Amino acid sequence: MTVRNLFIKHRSVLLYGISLAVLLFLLRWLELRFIIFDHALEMYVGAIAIIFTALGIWLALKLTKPKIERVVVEKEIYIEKSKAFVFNEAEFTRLGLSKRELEVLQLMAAGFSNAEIAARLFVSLSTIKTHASNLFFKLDASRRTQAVEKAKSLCLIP
Amino acid sequence: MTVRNLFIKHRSVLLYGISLAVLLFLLRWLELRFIIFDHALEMYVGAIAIIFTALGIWLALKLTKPKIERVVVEKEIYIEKSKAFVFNEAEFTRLGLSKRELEVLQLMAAGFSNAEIAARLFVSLSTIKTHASNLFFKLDASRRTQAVEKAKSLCLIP
DNA sequence: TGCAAAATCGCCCGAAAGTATGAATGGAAA
DNA sequence: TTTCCATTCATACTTTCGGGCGATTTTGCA
Repeated sequence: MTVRNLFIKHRSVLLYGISLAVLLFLLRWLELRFIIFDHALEMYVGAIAIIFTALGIWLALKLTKPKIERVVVEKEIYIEKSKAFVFNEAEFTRLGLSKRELEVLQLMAAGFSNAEIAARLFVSLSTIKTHASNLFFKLDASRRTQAVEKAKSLCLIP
Repeated sequence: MTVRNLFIKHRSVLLYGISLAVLLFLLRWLELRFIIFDHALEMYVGAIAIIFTALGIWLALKLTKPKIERVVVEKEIYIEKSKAFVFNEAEFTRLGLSKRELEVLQLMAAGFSNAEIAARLFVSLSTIKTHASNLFFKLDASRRTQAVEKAKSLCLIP
């Protein structure tokens, strides 16, 4: 560490020391110069007190870490209910649904069209239509929205 | 404001003043008592300087206002569909949906066809189609299942 | 190995859904 | 009063859905 670094690091302390020295010198000079005044000492001491109080305040502000008061602000975040979905296996088997049909049902509920479902499952549109038809029959529905509603109420899809 | 309150409010200043007075008195006494010592004045002044520096530091630490740092804590709120449904009015107005459109949306979600919805609301099929079209545009959906999904995730319908 | 169930695909047709465009009405706000 | 907007309705057209029917291929299990 260089002298310059040392100076920078302890600049406050150095300044403090220098101020002290200068003030003592000044005081001595004043003592010789104006010793004739009444109550001169009290004035000196008062001045010293004020100056060093200011110095102390300056030092404290300079050297202490800034006080930080943490204010905790709560921000509400709404999260979908999906945390606890229990698949109704009994209903699934009772209705005689197949795995593929359930897949189609899930994608249906997600809002995909038959063509999109076909593309997603790498099968033809005809296949999806067949699955959908069987699904509607098994769920006793005549529309996909109805099928989705029933499936949700039966806990077959979240 | 009572005297007591005044005292509490300016306690620091009062203490400071009292300290000053006491120290001046002490100094006077010391001056009379140990005037014989060489360099006594320098010692006094040094003591005063140290004490008042300490006082300044104490004052600074006592009187500085702490910086306020806001910490945002995200509070997760899980919404369970089965329990209480809270209608998201903010989203409703943000999307610019009308009351009638919401009605149509609800019936759509319930699995009704356009014709059924028209009959239920005592309007023509054309009207329902118009509402549905506007609904899809506002919800950025191209199918009723998609619209229903979005509406559910936005808490517009249970 | 053979069979039933599941999964795949195709075609046809009508119904429903969705798009586009235009327009009338009535109530509320500016 | 005028303007804006929700609501209503209509027509014409395209796309998607759903039902019906038949067919072949896979697959899991007995």
